[in-house]
Amino acid sequence: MSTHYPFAEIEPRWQQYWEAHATFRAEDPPTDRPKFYCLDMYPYPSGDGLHVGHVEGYAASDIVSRYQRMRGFNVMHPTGWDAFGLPAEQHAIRTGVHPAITTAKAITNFRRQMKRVGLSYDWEREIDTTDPDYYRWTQWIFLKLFERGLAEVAEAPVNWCPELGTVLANEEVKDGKSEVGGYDVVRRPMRQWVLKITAYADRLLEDLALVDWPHSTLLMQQEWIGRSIGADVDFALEGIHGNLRIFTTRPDTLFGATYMVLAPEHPLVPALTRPEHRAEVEAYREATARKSDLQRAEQTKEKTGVFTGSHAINPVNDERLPIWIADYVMMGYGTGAIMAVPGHDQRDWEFARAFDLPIREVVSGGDITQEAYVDLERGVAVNSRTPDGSFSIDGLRAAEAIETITAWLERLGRGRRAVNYKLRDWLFSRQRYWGEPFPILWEDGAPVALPEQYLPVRLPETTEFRPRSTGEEPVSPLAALTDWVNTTDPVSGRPARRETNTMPQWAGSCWYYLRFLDPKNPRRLVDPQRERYWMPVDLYIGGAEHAVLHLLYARFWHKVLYDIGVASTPEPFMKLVHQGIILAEDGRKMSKRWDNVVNPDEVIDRYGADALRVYEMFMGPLEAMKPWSTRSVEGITRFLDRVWRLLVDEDGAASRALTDETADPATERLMQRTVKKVTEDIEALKFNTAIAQMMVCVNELTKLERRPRAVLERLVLVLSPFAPHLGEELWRRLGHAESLAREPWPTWDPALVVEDTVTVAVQVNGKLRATLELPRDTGQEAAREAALTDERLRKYLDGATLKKVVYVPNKLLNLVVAPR
RNA sequence: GCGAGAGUGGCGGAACUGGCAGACGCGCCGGAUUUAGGAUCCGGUGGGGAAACUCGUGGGGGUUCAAAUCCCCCCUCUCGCACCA
Repeated sequence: MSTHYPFAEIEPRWQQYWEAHATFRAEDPPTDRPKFYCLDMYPYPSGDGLHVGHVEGYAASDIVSRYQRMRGFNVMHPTGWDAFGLPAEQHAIRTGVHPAITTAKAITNFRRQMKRVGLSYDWEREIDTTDPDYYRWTQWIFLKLFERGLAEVAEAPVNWCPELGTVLANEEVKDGKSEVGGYDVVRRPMRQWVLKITAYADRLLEDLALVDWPHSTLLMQQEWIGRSIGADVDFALEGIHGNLRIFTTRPDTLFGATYMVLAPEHPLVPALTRPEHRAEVEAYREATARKSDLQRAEQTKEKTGVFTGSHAINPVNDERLPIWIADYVMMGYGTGAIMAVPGHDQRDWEFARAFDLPIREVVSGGDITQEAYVDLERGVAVNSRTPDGSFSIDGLRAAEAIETITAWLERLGRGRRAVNYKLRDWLFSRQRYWGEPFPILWEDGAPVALPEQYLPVRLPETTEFRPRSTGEEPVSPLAALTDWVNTTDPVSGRPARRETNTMPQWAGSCWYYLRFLDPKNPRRLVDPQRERYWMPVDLYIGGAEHAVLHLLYARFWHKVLYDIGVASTPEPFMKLVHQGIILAEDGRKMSKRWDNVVNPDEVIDRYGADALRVYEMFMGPLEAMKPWSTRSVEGITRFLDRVWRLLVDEDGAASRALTDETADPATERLMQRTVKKVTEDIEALKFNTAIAQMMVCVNELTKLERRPRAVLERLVLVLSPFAPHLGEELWRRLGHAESLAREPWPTWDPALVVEDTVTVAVQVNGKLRATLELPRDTGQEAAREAALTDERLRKYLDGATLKKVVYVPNKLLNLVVAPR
């Protein structure tokens, strides 16, 4: 039989208590209490149920929430469901079951599981992105974007996934495959809704300075935005009218241009292609168009391209430069055309080598017969003067040369300073059923916004969820619902057709953190007083897989909401932490395929929710990837059992060792140190070492014959955020009628945490030879005397001369002696 | 290829601004109690060595009285980007 404490009885009982007493209800303003907004990335309610990886992040934020409540903060700790998405839709396509049904079932299961873990959410604020009362505000934000010209229909090269029958955002494509499903993705020009996130590129980049986020995530966002500063330069074209505009970050190398390259898709290509090259150029363009991004990327080693037969004129020296097309230049960046400077750009160098084009040195310092020389710090411009000698940058270093030549181009009207971004506008429409409909009507080929009072535009019922796209034409499943599609403009009374695309998965999660603050408001997205009180989110915990996608999109929407006065802070999430991935016991990723997935329900059945929480927090640093170990869960139950037995005897009665006497100084000091360590570690999210300290404390307390109540109470309080059910139960058994959820967090006295005597390591020539017990803050003289008279050190010191003494008070004494 | 992070006992992991390497837990070894234990309690547990000692934080150099920690070179792993002009 088991000797575990009765978690199976305790845990549901306290969960009911919390629910019945609305223990974790957040208090909306007006209030004088300081707030703390602690947010989890809310889950997608998949049919697989909660994963131990969810529990890791949720337990961490729950510990912080419970801790902050005890410190007197008014804590906002909500959750909900990011419920639009592909898995439910794919399931619907396979089975014919409506995604709303699948989703409702999954939500019921998730909610049950999350309550079972004992998470201190304010469940009255639960939201569901598929609820029309929620998505009417998602649509409302879209209307604001549309009004401000930030949402438009554009003909643009898009990522088309024939298998999924839908287009995808750049961020949803990995290595030329769809992130969901791993299907081939090809680039094609199509008319689709795009959101002009590029208009916010600068602010998205610069405001990263305002947030406390992981270094790697900041870098990923910076790289994704990818700002480059340089110049646009116009090259005249020989034989045809107009200019060829290029972007370069190295205008100082303009004298080194020996050819030009256009992306194969560049609109000037047909006009520039001479008849004798037409066949070759057409063949190359078609071959490029057929390639997926993956195939195009695979061929990074070998440069390919064809000559168009035309020439451009270099504005700085009137040289004739042959114009090529090559797929190493992309239409999506800059102007889709470059000047090639093979001496100082490795890609151009490789292309020039492959096609025997001239390589010219205009920056000295390298050996351009071996590779392109690109050193911006040391290189000095050479061979860079106009034929008539009126202008030269020879002798200048890159920074100065760039500045000088850009100013000169501006005066000539042949170029100007320019900034480019890797960030593309956000492709926002999907040919899917299970998403938010657009609040848009089409009349005479133009999109018309539905006025606000006609929201929400409800997702219509259907039984056919499959995209109706042919290989060529993307068609949403909604297009088949002609009764829904054909409608009347409520303003003009004219016939209109509804937009049949839906919004992408990310839309609902771009602003959900605002709706928690006022989840039932029928008139506003969020009440301004509430928004000003609660925002920004103080701590946001979630997976690193959202480092660019969700976190960039949400920041973009937030800034738009800030601009229209709905949000009061420039950034939504002040501190961000990613929990690490939990691997299976075998060291692989948990996967149904390997049959190594740990189910939280089973762990709770066997060991209890508190054991699951404490174990996951004890595994290692929150942000680290770490393997599951069921043995170690058992170790945690041993620890929790020991805590239980500190207070409860085997017969279930209060421990007979309990005493109201004051603690002896050593026990009091131990408790003081434990409170200090646990407090500081929770603040730093170092839960593993906080738990280790509590284990040390419990191990010591176990040895005592008399256990002072005043010490045990503090132990229960500091343990309670980690193991809340056990905490509440023991608090009750210590004679308290109320929940400990708002009991003041224990404090410590800095004077009481220090020991009277300290162990000082004594080294001789840097090697540890002994340790000395010395009174705290012993001076160097006294410490040295103690060492010199110590028997253990005699043999190292006898006959040697003391050359130097290094003393770190209360830590270490190093005696440096000369050899005998 | 570029960028970021990380390599510490049999395992997960500790170690403040350089200052006793291995906290805490798992596992293992021994003991106590027990009809028994896969329960509980006590003790031990980096390697070598009988010991004195000695070697040890991916590898190799260096700085320092003192290096897991700082510097240089190299190796491995994880993540991100992947012709961005």
